[in-house]
Amino acid sequence: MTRRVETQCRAGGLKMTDQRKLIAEVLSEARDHPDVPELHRRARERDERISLATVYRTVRQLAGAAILERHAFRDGRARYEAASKMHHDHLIDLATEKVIEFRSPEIERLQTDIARRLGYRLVGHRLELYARRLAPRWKKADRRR
Amino acid sequence: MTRRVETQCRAGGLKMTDQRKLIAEVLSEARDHPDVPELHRRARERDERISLATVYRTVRQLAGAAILERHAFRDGRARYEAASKMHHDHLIDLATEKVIEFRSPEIERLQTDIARRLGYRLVGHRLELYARRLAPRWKKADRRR
DNA sequence: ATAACTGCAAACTTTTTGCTCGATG
DNA sequence: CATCGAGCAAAAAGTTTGCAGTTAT
Repeated sequence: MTRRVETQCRAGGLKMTDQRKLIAEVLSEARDHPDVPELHRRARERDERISLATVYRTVRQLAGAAILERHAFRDGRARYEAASKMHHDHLIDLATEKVIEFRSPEIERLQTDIARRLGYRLVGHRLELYARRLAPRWKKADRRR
Repeated sequence: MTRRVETQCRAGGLKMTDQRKLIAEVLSEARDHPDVPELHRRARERDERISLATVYRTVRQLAGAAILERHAFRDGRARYEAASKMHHDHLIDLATEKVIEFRSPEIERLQTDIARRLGYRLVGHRLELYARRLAPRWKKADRRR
């Protein structure tokens, strides 16, 4: 991803600093959707010197340039994700807070229709499903979990 | 709505105080989705003595009891809405921030399917469409708005 | 060279919490 | 009258900003 970030930054007239590379790197390796303080913690593990303010400023800019995506789940904090991956929506496991990504072209088509019917052109959307694991029938051997 | 709140509060073992009535009332009259500080302002117009902490505690409890719905649009703040109305989703006008409510049983059916396919039982969802007004062809007479 | 960026600390906003007193059921 | 809730003020958590010094282009 780092490669792509450099290209896109330059395209947007942004300078490519070590801090930006680092944040992009951390985020491209993240399998979750960290908030800013968490991002800062992870970045600092690799370079002691990065400041929280820089992380805030950087994510704001990179999100503005569509290099990152900003999410806001139920907890209120701003959470970020590398925008590299194909578009997808989220299913949140209510028990574990784990986030599963999925895609539904059918739903997306319906969304476009709805917007148009209301007199709008769809620009973006957010779809989150909140769900609980279906109870599997336990086999005798594996109680717990 | 106030009636229903009283019933539901008692059902949940919650006491029915003036403050809770007031908050429920303010919110049931709101056509938008105010955040907590705004809710506090509106409530205070009617009863000078209600405190911000109380509003925070109350909305948290009433949302827990499914009497209110908590939203988190892109701005990050927690916003609330009376849960009385029929379920609906939101289309946000990117230019004006105005929120339009809509409903799509088709999309909801697809959501249930998706969750089940992933091994989950759907408990709730959130769908927001971000959109811009389609340019209407102006008639000579009505420029502006 | 210079406009953009960083770190630091201070400020701000939103939200939570401890404590004491008051009101509800 | 026991418990739950309210007010107040302090603190926590998340986020933004001013400024002086640093760096990428």
